[in-house]
Amino acid sequence: MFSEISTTDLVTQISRQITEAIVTGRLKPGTRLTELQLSREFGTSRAPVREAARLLESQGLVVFSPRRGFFVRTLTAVDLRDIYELRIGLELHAASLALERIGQAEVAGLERQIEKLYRLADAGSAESQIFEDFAFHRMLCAASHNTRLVKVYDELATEMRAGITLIGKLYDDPHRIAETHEPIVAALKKGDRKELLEALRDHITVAQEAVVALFHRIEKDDTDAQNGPVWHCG
Amino acid sequence: MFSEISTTDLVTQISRQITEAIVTGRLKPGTRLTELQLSREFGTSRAPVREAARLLESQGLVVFSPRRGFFVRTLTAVDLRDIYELRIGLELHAASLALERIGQAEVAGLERQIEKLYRLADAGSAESQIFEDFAFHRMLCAASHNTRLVKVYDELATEMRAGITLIGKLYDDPHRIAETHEPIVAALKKGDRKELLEALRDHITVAQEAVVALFHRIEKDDTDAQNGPVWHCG
DNA sequence: AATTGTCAATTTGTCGACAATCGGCACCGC
DNA sequence: GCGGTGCCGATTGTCGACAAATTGACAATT
Repeated sequence: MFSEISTTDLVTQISRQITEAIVTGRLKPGTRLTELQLSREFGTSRAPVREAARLLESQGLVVFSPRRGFFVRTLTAVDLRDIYELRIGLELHAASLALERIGQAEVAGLERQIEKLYRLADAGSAESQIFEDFAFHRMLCAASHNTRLVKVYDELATEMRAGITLIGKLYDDPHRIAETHEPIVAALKKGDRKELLEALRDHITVAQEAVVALFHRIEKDDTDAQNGPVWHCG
Repeated sequence: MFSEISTTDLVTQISRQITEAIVTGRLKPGTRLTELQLSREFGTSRAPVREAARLLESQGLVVFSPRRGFFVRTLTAVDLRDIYELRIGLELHAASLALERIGQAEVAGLERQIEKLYRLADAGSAESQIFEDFAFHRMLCAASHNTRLVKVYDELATEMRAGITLIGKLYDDPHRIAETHEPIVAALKKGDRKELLEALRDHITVAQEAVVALFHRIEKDDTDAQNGPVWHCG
């Protein structure tokens, strides 16, 4: 009845802020996260920062080295391959379940989301289009009505966002992004499982190949240029 | 050269111990985890306990209510359905990948594991058979050579163990457990994807239906008997 | 008798402090 | 010049303490 008094505790607040900083690229991979610095930044003591950092570690956003501290995780091309590969398994399974459980309102929501993608393509706002793109796929997963699955997908999504932000943009034509979602919803409405799974797999594989290829190039460049990547928090 | 000086930090140690206590049923669902009590139990201060508990929360083993503390999560029948449903998606995807990537040594490992299951069936040690059963499926997932997938599977497995422990035993005939793994490896060796996926899906679905049905009964009993479940840490 | 209000005991949230440890730098012997 | 060694500042690991909040019981009121 009444909405929760949103006294989101300090730890949640801090972990969200750090997450945001990582996925938007403000904190670059490899950056050391010193507890003292973070605690000063947030105006708290070190205890909540430590707890928040540990949370982020379990989500794979930062790595923790005992007695050395926390570092923003550097994703490799192999990591990205694994992440997208896992996403394919997860999202196709979700879609398959959604086929039997999705309601009319949810289908309508997916269609509205596609229109939103078209509008953002016209507006030329690439960053928010990426955001809404993720929202579409999350809605699809949520239509599986399997909360545990959605939770895993959310974690995966933050990792993907972290990877994509490093690249900048994924597609040349923003309208194509919106378009490529149409066949998915079309198959879903038809109730055609085979078509749905194929459309989804194609859609995700395209993204996977683009991201992985770019990461391979980045890694190659990094090793070519002898100086390591210039990762430092600004 | 030298094995790691296993100074696994306190937090990891504590979280492992609590996890073990939960999955073995020593800590029953709904039990409140007071920081002071735990810290006394482990002979530490509250700080490491808090961090460990937050870790467990992100894995879904305990729930956290701000200003109220940590509680051992009570799994519902719906939770178990979701968990096993997700497992099906995850493990079938892993098997599909394994088909293309598994090496001879890994196949041999799976076969040895089945033999171990037979031996444990003869020895009549049900608990360790469950443990080795999980090990088999973990090996199968690991054969996907997708570390991210294995990580998610591990988290899922601890939740499943927590659920199964509450039940006691899952099958009547321990030899059947070992047997039902044979067709999976057989299909894997033949390279027959369709057969592999069907065998796996059947195998997991059997477990899912058994667990979910038992949880439905438990929940029904709990509501029938007006007194709530007697959850207290011994 | 049921509900509300009050209070004490317990527990969480956060903090600052101290010891242990790590990384880097100068120093030393070769 | 170079590799090893010992020191020093910085950072983490852990702790005990205090304020704020919650719980449960008991008394007061309708």
